[in-house]
Amino acid sequence: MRRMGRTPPHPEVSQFDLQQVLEALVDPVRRSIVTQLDDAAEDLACGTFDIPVSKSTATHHFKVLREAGLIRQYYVGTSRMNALRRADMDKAFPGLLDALTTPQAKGAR
Amino acid sequence: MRRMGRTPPHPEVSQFDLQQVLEALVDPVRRSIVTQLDDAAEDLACGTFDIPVSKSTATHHFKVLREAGLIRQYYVGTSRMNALRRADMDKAFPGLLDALTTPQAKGAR
DNA sequence: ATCAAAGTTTGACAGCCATCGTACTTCTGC
DNA sequence: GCAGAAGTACGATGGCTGTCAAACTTTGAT
Repeated sequence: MRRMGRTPPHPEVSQFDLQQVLEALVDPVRRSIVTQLDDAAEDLACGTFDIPVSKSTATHHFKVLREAGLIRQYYVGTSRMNALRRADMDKAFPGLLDALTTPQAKGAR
Repeated sequence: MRRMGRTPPHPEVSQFDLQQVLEALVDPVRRSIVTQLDDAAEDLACGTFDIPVSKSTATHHFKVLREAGLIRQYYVGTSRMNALRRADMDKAFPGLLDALTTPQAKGAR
């Protein structure tokens, strides 16, 4: 039995790629995850998000967000916690997350 | 012979849709068009852009950008001119275009 | 009138990606 | 130990979309 990756790989800020970040943010489900994290201002377990997809699809979305550098993931018991890497994103692409977490942007559909 | 649409339809600012704008901006070719327009600070004809696609594909990209509200198009002779709708975009989604026209964002790949 | 320049339109095609179900793993509590 | 909870991994699939070539349209110049 191989061990499950206990701590999945996270990119450094210097490795952030704009194309990859935009591809992550263009999906409505993933953008919803980001805004829910932003609203909560607190780390959230995968299962606590309000998203209209199956668990396996959710796992996929969290992976895309993590690999783009948008969230940091760590285990607490069987729960996988998710933290928004806002400071890191701001360093790499200033203003981008701000523009998408504006009430205006959130309200827009 | 039906007339070619002399002035193609442009959405109003109130109709801008964040999802549509992001889908427009996620394509590298289209984002390149936007940054070239931003750099030029001047309207440019379709043919003057430096993009690695065929003419018909270019037409497609310009259409996507126009329908999202990112550019305004108008004819001058046989040339179709393109103008960045920065003010309109700033009104609808403040900070978004700024974040993508930063030297940091442009340099990133 | 003709011709070339600049785009558009249409149809076809290929690759990607969001989605799901199922089987599996890991941890907690009893 | 065992059951359940919380996710993950793995195919498989369906739809979307970026791409092109070819034929066409409109305009400007000769």
